[in-house]
Amino acid sequence: MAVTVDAVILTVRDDALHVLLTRRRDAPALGELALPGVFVRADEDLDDAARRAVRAKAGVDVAVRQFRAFGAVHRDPRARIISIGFIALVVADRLAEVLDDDHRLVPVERAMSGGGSGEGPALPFDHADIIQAAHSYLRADLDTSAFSFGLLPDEFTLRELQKVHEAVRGERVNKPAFRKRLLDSGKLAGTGRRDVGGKYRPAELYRVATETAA
Amino acid sequence: MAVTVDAVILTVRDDALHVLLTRRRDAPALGELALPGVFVRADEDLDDAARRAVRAKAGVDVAVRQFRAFGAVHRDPRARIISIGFIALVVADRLAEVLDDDHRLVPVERAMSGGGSGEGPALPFDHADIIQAAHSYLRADLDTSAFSFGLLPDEFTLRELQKVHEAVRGERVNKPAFRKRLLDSGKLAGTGRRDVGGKYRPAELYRVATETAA
DNA sequence: CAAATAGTGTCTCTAAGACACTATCAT
DNA sequence: ATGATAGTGTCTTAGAGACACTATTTG
Repeated sequence: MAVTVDAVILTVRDDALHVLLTRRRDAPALGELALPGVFVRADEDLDDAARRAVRAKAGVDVAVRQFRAFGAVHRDPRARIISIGFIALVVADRLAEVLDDDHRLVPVERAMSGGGSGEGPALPFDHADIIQAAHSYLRADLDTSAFSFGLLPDEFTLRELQKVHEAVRGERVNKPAFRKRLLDSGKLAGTGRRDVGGKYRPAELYRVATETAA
Repeated sequence: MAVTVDAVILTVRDDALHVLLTRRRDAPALGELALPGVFVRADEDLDDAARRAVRAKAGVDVAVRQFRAFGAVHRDPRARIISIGFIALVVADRLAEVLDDDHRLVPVERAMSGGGSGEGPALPFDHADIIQAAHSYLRADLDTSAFSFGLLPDEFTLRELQKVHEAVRGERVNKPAFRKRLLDSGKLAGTGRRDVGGKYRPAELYRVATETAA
């Protein structure tokens, strides 16, 4: 009975949620795109194993979040392998460097239904189910914790935050209501600074509030 | 690397959420109250293992719901054991028959903080954490699925349903709002019948709506 | 009729969606 | 000044909480 962790590394690119798939270097499904995963070592916590997988495949060291275990008897043809699913959120820019033919960003919509590239074959194992469960978890978690801020850089504008919410939820969000809700939630702390790169009126930059006020 | 499932068997008794703890028959923590659990067999799905554990310890065959995996390296002193946590919901009456000195119902509040009986020692392993996570999961799930109806018999009154919600959430619920919300949700189907046992005005009996209307 | 619970009407308040407006900055 | 985006005010609507009321059944 072996235990692995599978990492669902998510990012927002072109206003759509994408998942990082990597080409398998081992049988089965050798050469196919799949979720990166590692076997859990005997002296390693599950979270540490997930972070190790993310570091190895995406080159970043970020917080991870467990969302479910997958253990159907025949999910892996080799042997009985139980996998714990983890989500890792990364800013798209930080992922761009590692992308190549073996490391591809695929829209979650496509990954869940069809295959990894184009309308190709479906993902191996139960990876499509795992991605679907991860997406569902993240959508529910958007408003209940601060984990989802991992999809943004340290400082961000409210517009960018709204875009992230829209990408994860898959639908438009009402601007005034969104701004009021987030600003009143106490999760955001305004830096004095403004967004410099824009071509028009610069937006206020915010960061995640440090847990201070009581 | 071994994999177990731990079952958090919950029920509502005396308007409070209780968890079923069983006296361990093996080392370590032999003789102490703990969550019932079993090792996952090689040819057995995780859900099936959880149902097997519930059937063995509570004598009932009910739906189970996975909520999280627990895999800290030293959570079990014997060896590296990863446990998948499952919730099972049972009507208190059906549990009454199996209760004895080795099968005790303990309020979740007490089980999470102190020990299994009285203000006794803490639960072994990370079982207090597991119960806390289960409680948290169920509270969040109350309004999003129909799973929580497992805490009630097939037919129930709105008053009983409200009591269940109050027990899980740990706080009073507004009656008119609760009734309107639940009746409008389409999750309930009114049977023509009334509650017979009561001493005063009999209440309408409802059951979970079968997924028909589209 | 008295008691006790079942079920509802009303008022208020909060939050969200729709829409349009004002504010600000780059060019 | 123009254009495009940042940010806000207002109106409406939906839903929850508070409170009190009516309705129904048993004894």
